[in-house]
Amino acid sequence: MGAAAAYLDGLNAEQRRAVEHGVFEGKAPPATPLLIIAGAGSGKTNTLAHRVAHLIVAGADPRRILLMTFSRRAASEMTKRVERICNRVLSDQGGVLTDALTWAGTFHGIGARLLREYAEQMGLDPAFTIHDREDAADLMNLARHELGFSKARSRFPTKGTCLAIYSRVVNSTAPLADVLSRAYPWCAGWHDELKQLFGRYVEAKQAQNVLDYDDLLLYWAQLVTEPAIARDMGDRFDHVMVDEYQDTNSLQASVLLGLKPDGRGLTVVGDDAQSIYAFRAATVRNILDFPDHFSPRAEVVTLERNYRSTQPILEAANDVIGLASERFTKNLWTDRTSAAKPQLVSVRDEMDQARYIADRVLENREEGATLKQQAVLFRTSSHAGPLEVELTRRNIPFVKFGGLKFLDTAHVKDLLSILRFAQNGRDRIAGFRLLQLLPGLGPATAQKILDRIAEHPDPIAGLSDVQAPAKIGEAWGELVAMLQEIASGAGWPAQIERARRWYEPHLERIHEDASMREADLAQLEQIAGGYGSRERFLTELTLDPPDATSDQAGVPLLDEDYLILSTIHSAKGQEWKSVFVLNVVDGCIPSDLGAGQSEELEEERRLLYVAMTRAKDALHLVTPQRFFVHGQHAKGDRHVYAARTRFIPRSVLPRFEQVAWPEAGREEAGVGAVRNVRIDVGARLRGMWQ
DNA sequence: CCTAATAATGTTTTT
DNA sequence: CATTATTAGG
Repeated sequence: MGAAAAYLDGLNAEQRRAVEHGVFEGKAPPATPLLIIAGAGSGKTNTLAHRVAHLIVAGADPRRILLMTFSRRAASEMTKRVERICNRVLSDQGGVLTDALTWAGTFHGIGARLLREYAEQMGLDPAFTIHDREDAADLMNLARHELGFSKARSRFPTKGTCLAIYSRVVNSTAPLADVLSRAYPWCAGWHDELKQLFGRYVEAKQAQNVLDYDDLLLYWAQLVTEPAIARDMGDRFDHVMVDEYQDTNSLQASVLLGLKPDGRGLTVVGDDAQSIYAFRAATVRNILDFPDHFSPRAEVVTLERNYRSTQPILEAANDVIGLASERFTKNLWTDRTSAAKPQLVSVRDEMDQARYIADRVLENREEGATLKQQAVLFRTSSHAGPLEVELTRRNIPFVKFGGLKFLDTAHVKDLLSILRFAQNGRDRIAGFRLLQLLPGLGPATAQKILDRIAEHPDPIAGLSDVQAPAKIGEAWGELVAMLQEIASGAGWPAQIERARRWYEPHLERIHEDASMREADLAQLEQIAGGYGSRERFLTELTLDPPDATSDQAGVPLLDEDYLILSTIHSAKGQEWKSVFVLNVVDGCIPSDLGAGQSEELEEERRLLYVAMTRAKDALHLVTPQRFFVHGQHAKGDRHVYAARTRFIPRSVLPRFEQVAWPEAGREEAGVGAVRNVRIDVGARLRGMWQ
């Protein structure tokens, strides 16, 4: 292969070792599994992409490579890179790899695909629909009501909390009592009720042929406990690779080990210092225990050279993470020297913080950095509020990642419920929502109708037998006709247009601002056209919702320039020339909610570390001194003082350049200069009429 | 049984 | 502030 491997020349020694591990043992997958510990900015994606490409060049069948990433975006990025490398090397055989990596995606996405294939073997109807977070919460709420836990005085946890607890129990494969005492101590008194509630919730899901996010992993994990099925499934893949392994939970680990019990052909990549998904039951133990899980032991390669950040930025980040109670073993280094230390900027309040950032962002753009090369990161979506206002005021386009999505808006959910109900007539959440769109049809009648058609082998067809209350009138017949037409499956994406036509009058009746919402639905229809079938559309949309929202009128076109606003979580794996971090104060980072127990505190520390290591050339940590609190005390807005985050104690301060903004004196100077200016307003006003 | 209006209450991050 | 349970009135 010698000469052909020239494309590996750009890699350093460790990266190369990771890429080449086991590839020369003929075409058989390497017997020893591989763990790549990849520090921030160490070229992880590039290394993994080269490994995949290298395998393919050596003769591996790309259709038999399973590549699991953390997000859909990461998967498509990886696929693109692999294809680029392969096309360069195999230019004479070009086109072979056009749709090569068919099995690249998230754990959940891959799970959904495999579950449909193996559905019948576990008594699951392959036409199942998938509940997103809110649907799942609604179903949980239904069960909560049925069991009478929602009565006034009881202070029973809300539907969202119940679901979060349930989810954590499932994903951590831990007993309910443990989860409660560890993560939800204030709900510990409800142990027995919760247990009962979850039982009811699971029954409801099964009766309705519906899976939630966790089920995609749970069913999959159950499937591979059956040796024959596990072997069959595992044999479909010669290589299994997992990115961001530090953020997988024990359920995902059991899926992986079920597929490849001896570790043959297994590669996992991650960085324990960037583990920030413990709230989702991710456990660092997965990555730490990986090597010894196999015999022979897994090969471990550590990537310590950072290609992203300048040395001062890296030194500051290293100091921050160096204070972690459980110290990580890497020592990141770089040869990108720079004189500029990261800045620790002190501003008066969130308003000034917003102005400071807007100023700096525009300044950077004057100096040649596009808006897209700059990002503002924050712990919680709502922290960006004042900044969004300021940016809008100044006409600076931006796109926000994380937080609310347009999928969560009422009108989009309404329209999707039509499609989902047509897809799966037993999905009560979808049906419940849809039926109540008709004026005069409330929860009680909706339940009754759903109960009636549930007995029918084909619930949607069964709608024909239902007599709605007289006051509903013609609307009932129209709804049924529309649903049955769509359910018959004729014409995709024409179906969505049909649904929209039916929905539009209702939209106008329900919402004041109908025209804006209609634009959203048109956009949804646009998106739908990109999918081959209704089922695919619904599945992909819930597993990978379009995650950017923009308050600007309409989403900026892709080729336009815009500033990136993102939660730190959503910033994972990305990098920008210039990075601003909002609210680097105690109470925000760490969030005052999670600051109680040390485990959670450590995660908050890693969160700051992740934010800092996104920066290539410039890093600004902004600390407002004052916060306005609106809530509780209705006597008017009060403000509260915040201190610099505890993760940057005095000992770490020398790593930063400390700045106050606005600069002292500058304000006075401005006012002073203005004092000398005189203007005859009266004369001008008179002049307007002459 | 539906709807609109009023009162109380609640811990972020995401597939 | 936003969501949600409760209640009054149709």
